[in-house]
Amino acid sequence: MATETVENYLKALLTLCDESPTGEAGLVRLAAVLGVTKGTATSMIKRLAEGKLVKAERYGGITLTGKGRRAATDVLRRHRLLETFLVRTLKLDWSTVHAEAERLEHAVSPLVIDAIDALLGHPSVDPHGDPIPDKSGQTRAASSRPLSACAMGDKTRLVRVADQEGAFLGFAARHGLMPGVRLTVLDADPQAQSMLVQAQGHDPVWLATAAAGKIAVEAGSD
Amino acid sequence: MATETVENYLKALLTLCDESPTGEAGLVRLAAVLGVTKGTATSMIKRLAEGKLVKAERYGGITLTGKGRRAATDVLRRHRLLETFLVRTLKLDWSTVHAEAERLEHAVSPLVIDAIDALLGHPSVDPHGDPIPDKSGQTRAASSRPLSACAMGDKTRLVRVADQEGAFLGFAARHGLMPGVRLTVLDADPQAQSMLVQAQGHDPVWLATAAAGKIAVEAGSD
DNA sequence: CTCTAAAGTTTGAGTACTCAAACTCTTGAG
DNA sequence: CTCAAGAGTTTGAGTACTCAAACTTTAGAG
Ligand SMILES: [Mn+2]
Ligand SMILES: [Mn+2]
Ligand SMILES: [Mn+2]
Ligand SMILES: [Mn+2]
Repeated sequence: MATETVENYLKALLTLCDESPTGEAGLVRLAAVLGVTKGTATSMIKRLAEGKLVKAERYGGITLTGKGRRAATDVLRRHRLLETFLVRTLKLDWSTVHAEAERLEHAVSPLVIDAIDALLGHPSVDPHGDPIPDKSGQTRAASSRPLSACAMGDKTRLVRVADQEGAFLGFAARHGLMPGVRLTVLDADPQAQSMLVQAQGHDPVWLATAAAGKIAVEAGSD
Repeated sequence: MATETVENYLKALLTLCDESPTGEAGLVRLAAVLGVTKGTATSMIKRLAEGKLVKAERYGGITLTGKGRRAATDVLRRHRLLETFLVRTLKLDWSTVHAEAERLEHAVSPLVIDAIDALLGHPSVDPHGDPIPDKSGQTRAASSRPLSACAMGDKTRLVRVADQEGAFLGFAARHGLMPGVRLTVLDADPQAQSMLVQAQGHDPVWLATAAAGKIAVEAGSD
């Protein structure tokens, strides 16, 4: 089994590679995500390459191998199942569970994670709307678009909040901006780069485009 | 916070000190429990002493300080609450939960352990009958005596199985030897150092005195 | 009281991870 | 086409933990 540190590097690489248009991750970005210096990241990448978990040539981009991607997906599955468990079973606030899962994901055995998966009824998304990979590593990603791309008058449904910071999640929850809620764009001012959105049953709130970009809504709605 | 390694040393020391008549733990025993060499244990004890977690003079016995005992009790509380949770909520087998809790005990925050404690209704004993320290570190130990001290004809109740090995726990469970069960000593042969015990609703089984010594029963019963 | 076996210590080395700081390579703005 | 800024690398050092093996101290059997 990989160490806790290696698992964290792999999970970060999975996100970075999948976000990147080239499919490759960069060292400086990786180091920033993990909170280490770039020298530290360089030597770890070298070790991951020796273990055939990543492919990386000198001064070139980093990609996960099949083995590395599989291991990373496993960590991500544990992370998201744990978040779901902490919210649904232990009633923790969704703005705190990310940090908890960040540690627990390295301590749960397959036995425990399977039991949690069964207890929750094999959920397909976590409390933030992120898809949970299944046991075989497959992810069924619901198609979506950023709320910031919506126009005035649009009615849609929130599917995902793509920010793990407790502060943003707390703000979002206070305004009802959680996965599943019906959403109406009451106003959108391109000059002010702001939009007024209302979650069903809550008061409307002004969001900057940057903030609205962190919220994903259903793809095919008017 | 102490590292995972330090927490394991403290928990082992708590058990060793409390088992010892002098209240002091020995290095060789400690090293054996933790699966390290005695040289390794020596240097760790030196570091724990620097951190005021233990008191140990050269070539003398090791005792936990108040600070060390408190930290150790906290780990033990987490361990036993987790075992209880794994058995009651996740339906894991009681013979497997010790190893799982051994890792999880270092990854759960106070927030999570409090939520688990509440979910379980503040249990006072774990699945093996071991007492769970409360939040303040207090332990209410039920008085008991070893089953090996019982005589033929005794009827009593099992309160604790003092062995964390999966093999012994599996054997015990197969014969109904779990905390709470009514027990009858059908026969006791001092020469053979064996006794025939029956758990209510199960077939009788012959136990050597050594094995019966790992089972604790109610103190004040005939 | 002596002496040796067991308990405890020390030393030197190795792995995993980290940083700071000096360095080299690549790339795109001009 | 050039050359600096940014990306990536290397080096030297430090912390936490570990082992093997040589060593010293203690205590109890005789
Ligand atoms: Mn993590
Ligand atoms: Mn999440
Ligand atoms: Mn442990
Ligand atoms: Mn137990």
